[in-house]
Amino acid sequence: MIKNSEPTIHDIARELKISASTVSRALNDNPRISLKTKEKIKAIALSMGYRPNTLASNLRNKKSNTIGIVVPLINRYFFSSVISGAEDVAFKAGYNVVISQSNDLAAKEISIVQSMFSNRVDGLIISIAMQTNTFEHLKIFRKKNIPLVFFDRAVPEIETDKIVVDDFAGGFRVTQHLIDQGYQRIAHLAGTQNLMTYFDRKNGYIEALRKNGIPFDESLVIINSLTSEEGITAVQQLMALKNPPDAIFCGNDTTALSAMIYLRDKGIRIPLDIGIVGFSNEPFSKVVSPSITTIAQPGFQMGQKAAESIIRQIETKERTFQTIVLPTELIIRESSSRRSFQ
Amino acid sequence: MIKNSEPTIHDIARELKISASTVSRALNDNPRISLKTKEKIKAIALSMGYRPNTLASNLRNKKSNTIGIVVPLINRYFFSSVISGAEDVAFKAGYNVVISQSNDLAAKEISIVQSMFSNRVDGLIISIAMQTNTFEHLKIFRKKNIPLVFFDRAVPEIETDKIVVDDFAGGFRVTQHLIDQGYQRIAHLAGTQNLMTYFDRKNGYIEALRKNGIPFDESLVIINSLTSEEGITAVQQLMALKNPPDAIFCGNDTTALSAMIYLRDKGIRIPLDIGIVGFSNEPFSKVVSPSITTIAQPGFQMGQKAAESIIRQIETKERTFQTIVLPTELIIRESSSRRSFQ
DNA sequence: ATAAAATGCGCAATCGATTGCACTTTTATT
DNA sequence: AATAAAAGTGCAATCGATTGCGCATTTTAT
Repeated sequence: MIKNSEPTIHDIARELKISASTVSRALNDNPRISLKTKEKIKAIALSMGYRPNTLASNLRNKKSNTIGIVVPLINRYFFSSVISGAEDVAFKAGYNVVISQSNDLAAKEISIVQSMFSNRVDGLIISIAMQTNTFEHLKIFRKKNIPLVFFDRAVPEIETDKIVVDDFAGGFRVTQHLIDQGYQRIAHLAGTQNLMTYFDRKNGYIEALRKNGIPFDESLVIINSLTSEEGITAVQQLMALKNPPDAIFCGNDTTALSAMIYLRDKGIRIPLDIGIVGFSNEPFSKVVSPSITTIAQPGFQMGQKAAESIIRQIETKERTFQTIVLPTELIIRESSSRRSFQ
Repeated sequence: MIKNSEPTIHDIARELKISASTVSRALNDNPRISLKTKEKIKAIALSMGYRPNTLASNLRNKKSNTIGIVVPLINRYFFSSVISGAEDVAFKAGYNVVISQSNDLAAKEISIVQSMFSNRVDGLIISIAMQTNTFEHLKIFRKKNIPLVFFDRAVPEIETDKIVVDDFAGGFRVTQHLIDQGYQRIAHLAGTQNLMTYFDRKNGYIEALRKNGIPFDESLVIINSLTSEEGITAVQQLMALKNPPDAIFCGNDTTALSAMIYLRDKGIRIPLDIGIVGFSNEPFSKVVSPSITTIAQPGFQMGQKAAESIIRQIETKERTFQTIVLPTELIIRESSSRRSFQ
């Protein structure tokens, strides 16, 4: 920060031979200050290039007007959509938004969250990192009654507002769709099971198998970090089985894409030999060939709901919480449309 | 922010019957405080759940240890890569990073930049919005000697560190490549010409035509916002020409993709009938069919350089500036490889 | 003309952390 | 033992904005 002196309200006060409190009140449109005085003050402030020091006012007010958003990865389309939705609502309500990314690392998340606390954010909107399995750094928000909202990846043991997607129904519908397409051995690439999102998707998958009288086979479920690389490793493992799957329900579009590329390079036809379904509807899923069947999550809307919830917590003292479950949409494309080929 | 009382250094001081200044010094490992006193203080702080109020210390120190990053759009892979690179360097150097997006709107950018100023960021890293054509909100940073670094989209009239990509060379190489592939009427979808990035790419394109003795035809250059929708509109316009192009150099991969989809749906063969080249190497460009020839920009590295520059400005009083030009890489894929087909 | 109400403004304290300088205690040197 | 130096700590001011309460002046009502 600049070490030269920045004009303060005291400089304005001195110029007009009035008190600093009058300057402050005028700049904040306090009705107790006359219009004449106010306009003189604002004119001097403008000509001096005065800029309020938000640090000072925030310290005095014990309120920063700032909402923190922590996402696992900024470059994931879903998370950037949530950010845009949240930011839209927050900005319109007069809040600043500061965004940080945890890179899906627990330690980074802890550091970020503590920094946001120290900077006295008015509230925190967070989707936890994949590696996070202890929550003291978040429990402190609840303990000190600081507004906290989880989105997508929530923490069951912390009671607060949660905006989630119906992952169970998503997993169920994907699996049902694959069954309807005549696939008989459906594998599932699941993310880490300490995240409810991946746990619920898997449970939906298992329930759909059960409902259709298909026995659940443990070897058809692979749990990993859902990166491109691990997607390939998982597919290799599945195809090496004595009885390989004829469909794969991937936990995200990234692994669906890399699975598809790998299989296509092996001469396996999609969707004839193997059906592929992803999750999250990344923009590329519509345009690759074959286009990927996926579950669309309403990212922007989720962000909006999260911002509305956090603002409600901030502006009211209400401490009744709700979990908002947003519906998912199954988007059927080429990668799983085997019956359309026959 | 919580209205219940949060422990302060005064609470710790009172508990140990010492002064608050000793508490502050102990918590900051000041050598003037004995180890015995320090450990007693830290133990009480821990048991009280004391958290420093960064607002207060930042106000006192006139230093926030925070770097602001403003990008046009978070969900653009290039920008999120830059953020990751910058954040990596900044985090390791002990700086907090706050990120905001302008949504490519001038007014939003002004509001964000002013808010960052009021929050007394130690420095600002920014890529300006497409609509930005006046720069008073940024000139104030130079005027007050607050560290400022432009990346990708720089402002020529503001003298400071700039980390840019060699857009001229990028445009030139794309065009040369298309010429080498035997394309003879090359169109260019250019972004707004008040951004140097798009201006330079167009100039590179024009220079390559000139070098190869191909006359420049104004009707083959379309200037728009480079959205998917405007990409389609532009391609419609080009194909309606009396003498339509046989190649299109698009200002980004997004318009390249939408142009390609549109043309494919019209039965036009890529790259046989028309070659397509994008810019920015979005992740999808490798996997779509046909894969898109594009220019790769080193986003992560750019972010790292930007962070190194801003930190140098912050930590030294040095005010000699440089423009770092990072090379681009032409990545030849299917969409422009006509000779490979013959 | 007088009293009451409204308007406009200033003083001083607050917010929570940091730090210069002075003072006291402890340790080292003569 | 006396003196000087080093170590350890506290007081008070600072940072810049906000605001409760009191006071003075102006306006309105009687």
